[in-house]
Amino acid sequence: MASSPLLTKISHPFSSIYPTKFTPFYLATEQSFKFPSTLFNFVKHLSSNDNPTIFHNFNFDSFYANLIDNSSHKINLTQVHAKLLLLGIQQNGFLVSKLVNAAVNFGEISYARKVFDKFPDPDVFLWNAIIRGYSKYNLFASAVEMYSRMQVLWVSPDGYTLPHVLKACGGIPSFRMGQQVHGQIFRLGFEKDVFVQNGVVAFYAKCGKIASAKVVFDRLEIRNVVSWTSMISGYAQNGQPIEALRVFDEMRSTGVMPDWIALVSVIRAHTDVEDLEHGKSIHSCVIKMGLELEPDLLIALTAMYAKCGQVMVARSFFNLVKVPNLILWNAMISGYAKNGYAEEAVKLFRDMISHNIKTDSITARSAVLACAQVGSFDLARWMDNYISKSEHKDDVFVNSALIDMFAKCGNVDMARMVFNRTLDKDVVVWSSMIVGYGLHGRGREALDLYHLMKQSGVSPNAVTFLGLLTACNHSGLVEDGWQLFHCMKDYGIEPRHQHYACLVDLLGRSGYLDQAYDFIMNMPIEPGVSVWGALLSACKIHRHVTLGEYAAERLFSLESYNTGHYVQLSNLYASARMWDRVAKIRVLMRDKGLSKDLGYSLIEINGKLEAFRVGDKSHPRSKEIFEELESLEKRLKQAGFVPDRNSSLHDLNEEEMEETLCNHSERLAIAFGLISTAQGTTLRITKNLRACINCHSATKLISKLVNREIIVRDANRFHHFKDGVCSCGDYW
DNA sequence: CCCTGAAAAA
Repeated sequence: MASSPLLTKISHPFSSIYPTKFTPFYLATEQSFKFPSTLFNFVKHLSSNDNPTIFHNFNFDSFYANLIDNSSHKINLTQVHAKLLLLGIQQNGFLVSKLVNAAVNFGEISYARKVFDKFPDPDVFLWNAIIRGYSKYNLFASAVEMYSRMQVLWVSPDGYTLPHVLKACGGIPSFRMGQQVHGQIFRLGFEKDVFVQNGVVAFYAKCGKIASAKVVFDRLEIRNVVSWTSMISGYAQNGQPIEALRVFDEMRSTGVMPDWIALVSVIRAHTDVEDLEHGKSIHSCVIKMGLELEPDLLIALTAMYAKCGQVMVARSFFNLVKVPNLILWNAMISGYAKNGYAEEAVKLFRDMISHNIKTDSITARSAVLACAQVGSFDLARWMDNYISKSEHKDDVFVNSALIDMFAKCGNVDMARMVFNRTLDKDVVVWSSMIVGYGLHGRGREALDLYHLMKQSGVSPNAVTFLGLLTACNHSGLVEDGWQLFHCMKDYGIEPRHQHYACLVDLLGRSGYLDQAYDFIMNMPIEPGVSVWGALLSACKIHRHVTLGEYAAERLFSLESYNTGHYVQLSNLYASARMWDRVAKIRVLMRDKGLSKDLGYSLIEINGKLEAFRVGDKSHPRSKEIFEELESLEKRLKQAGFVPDRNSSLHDLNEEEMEETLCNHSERLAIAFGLISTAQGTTLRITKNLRACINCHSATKLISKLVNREIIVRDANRFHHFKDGVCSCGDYW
């Protein structure tokens, strides 16, 4: 590169003597610098006035270019910049561009801008450098702004400008602006430039115009790995992971080798479809290519294994990452939360906080989701307290999760408090609250909220209706539920499986089993597990054996290995006292190698969750617990409680019953709760299965006898036992 | 001289 005229003029007086003293430094500029710090001492030397250093045959451009390239910090750049200003050569466009690019690479974008602003008449190189800087750090609006300024000054973009601008347009995303740029690209004749065209493909994909992206892609004569990757990730971003994988195969068949970014994109597609089998083959591909330590691939693999339920494997990748970033933390936390590893998710979240790692709303939301699963009210309060003091307190995503969390932790009134303090209530916030009321059998309040929601101008969506229908169901509001179901079409919402299942439940509750059957037969979509399951449950309650058997058959054909369906059918037989068939089901289950799920109950005492299984004697206070249990049993009998003998076999999914007293896990939890808390304290119990009929009626009576509110979260819903009645109205 | 592309959750 030729020196600028200015530089030539300045370098002229230096061209006589070769300074022996600096020979090694000078030679170093010709090669690559290994010791930048020595160099900077040299620069300081150059700058001091009392030491007019004179060089022979010195090329300033390459000397400073090397200096910038080997700078390891912003401070170094500042020194170089100062030197350039001192020498009066700050108008050397080549060196200033280099300086700006170097500053950008250090993430010093505002410094880069300062250097840029000092330059009076930027050329295309300098414009590219600053636009690249803004684009690289996702400051898309600034990138676009600089681009338009550049055009006002009649500087024509080149093949390097356009990809950055396109990235910015896709990042905002601004379809209109990107289209204008595309028009320019056409006018300027960049249709053969693969870099520019790749940018166009990615831009359309980011704007959701995957068809346009494909048109551009198909017209490309030369496609490199980036072109392919842009298409693959484009499909993945637009919810078409299968298509993404197809494009990947096509790429392989045309002999293009994937690089690590292509692999990241393809892993993301596998993550979306939760296809671990094929995902593993990509994993082996990663290993074959020797890329298994690439940090971003480790992140992608962590996310994939985490989302597919292999949290242990995911964790091993997580541990391999030297410098974990937010995305990695989020992938791991959400993976734990999603797969039921709630404690691990919460622990990791707390790790983040204690290590002062910045969280975002996704981290917070995942952690809240995990708390909802744990079901601990104390933990829920801790989380709420943390969020309300954090920057996420006004985030609607986080707040809707908090509402859901409190509802699931048994305190719908706290959920309402979060709801009330959420300023911008979107449909998700309203729906979460409605679902919460529904879970707790507070159907009236759910309906009231629905009317408020409509008044405030928020339109309901499918989830809102699901919550409403569930609420009607759990509160026995049959008429309202029926009407709401028919309201859905007014909002243009197609009922899904869950909505139909609610209606079947609703009809079943009132004993309209034949109508429920007709309703199923007239469904416009194929009835699935939830619908048949609802019918079977209704048949169990109303002891309709033939219809129940039919429903069970459908269920077995849909999910032949789901234990729950066999248990439900067996319960139906038991309720109809058909013991031989109950026995048959047991044999059938044994032959299929199915065993019933083990029942357990959790109770939280002083912030600590205590778990009980049936007849559990492992607790340190076991003796006291059983004494309390015995005394409870005595008081129940005195109050006239007669256990249903049939129901001792009624629920196969319940733990076996012992001769003398019921020791089901929730009774143990209740007994422990009674002896561990002060008079009148509400007991909160979580159970993994549905409540058994005996325990349900016993708990009702216990709530009256000991004058306590007992809240039980079973597999499906909440039961609030108080003064001898349950909020579920004995239908669950 | 400058070089594109992706990644978390409802």
